[in-house]
Amino acid sequence: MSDFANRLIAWQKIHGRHDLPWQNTVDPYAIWVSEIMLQQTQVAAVIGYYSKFMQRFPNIASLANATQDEVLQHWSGLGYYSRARNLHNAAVTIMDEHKGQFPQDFEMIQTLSGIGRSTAAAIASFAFNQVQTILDGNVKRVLARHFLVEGWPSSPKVEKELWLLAEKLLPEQGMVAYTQGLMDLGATLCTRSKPKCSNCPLNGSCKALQAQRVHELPTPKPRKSIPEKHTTMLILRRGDEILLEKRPSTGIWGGLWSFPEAENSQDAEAIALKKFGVTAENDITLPNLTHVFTHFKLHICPQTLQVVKLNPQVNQAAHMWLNIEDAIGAAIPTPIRKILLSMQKTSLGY
DNA sequence: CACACGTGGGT
DNA sequence: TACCCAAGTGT
Repeated sequence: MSDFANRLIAWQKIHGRHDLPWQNTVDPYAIWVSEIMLQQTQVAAVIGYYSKFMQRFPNIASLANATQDEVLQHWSGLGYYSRARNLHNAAVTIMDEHKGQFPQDFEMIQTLSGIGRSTAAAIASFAFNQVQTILDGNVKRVLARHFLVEGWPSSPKVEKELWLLAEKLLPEQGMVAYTQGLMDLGATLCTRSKPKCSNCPLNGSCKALQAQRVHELPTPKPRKSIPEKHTTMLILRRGDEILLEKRPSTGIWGGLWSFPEAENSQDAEAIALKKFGVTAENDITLPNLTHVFTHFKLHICPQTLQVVKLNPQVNQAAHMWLNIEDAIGAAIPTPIRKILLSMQKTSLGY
């Protein structure tokens, strides 16, 4: 076994994390859910979601039998909602094609929607003790430093190199501690800023440390400026209820409930009349808000319209009227929740 | 291959 | 503040 693996495993057993909610189990379902939630998401953000999700969907069958809307409801606010849609789809696939048993074959695991090579390796090692390597942000940072690999680690060229490196380092035994150790090291010692190299079990062989270049690695992602977009959101109010509209299954906030949108505030009333057949009058103005995504910035102009007369021809499946409290508990994206919470605090909340 | 896909924490 | 980036995958 490589010295790298030996030192890492020994360190993990003493200094690693052992009490996260998804640890100390070999249930592939419990591990799978955690790995999906943790994709591009920090541990602290996941913990609360994980326990509620597992309570409501304790096994594959309960997840498969749920509606997508309820799954999204439990994902609301966590982001990257395709993860929830894929998780649900994969649960149905496991029920239909694998007799309800999570597959153990490494290639088969990767055919499930939402599970790529790294997530498959995490599940395979934690649940089935298989010798497969993960390659997440933590591992990329650790390897880029330890072996002084230059270039943005997620570029195809560098990533391929890192996969090969990671494979060579794999131990024959102790995969659970090894896999967990890779992530623990990256998350607690080999951090992006202020790495604690003096405590690192691998500091004797770290090339970046020897070259005094730890702070330069990994090479940051080349950044482009993000575009800005504008939208006007129609908040149709009828009594103590507001109208939510289901978004298309693809694109941003796919499958979630949001407010109907208009090009600009001048069109809002016309849209309300044309699209929903309602006569409405301007209501209290809510403050604008800006929501920043990874790839664009969205300026939202919320416009409340009090429904005077409703033509009940609105698409039933794609729309629903809810009071504010129920809407806050629905499968909605974060900015919509912020708007609803601000309404709840004012006279608009009833 | 480059980009879409969310949100919150750290600096 | 503005920017980086997290237990990545799908297209």
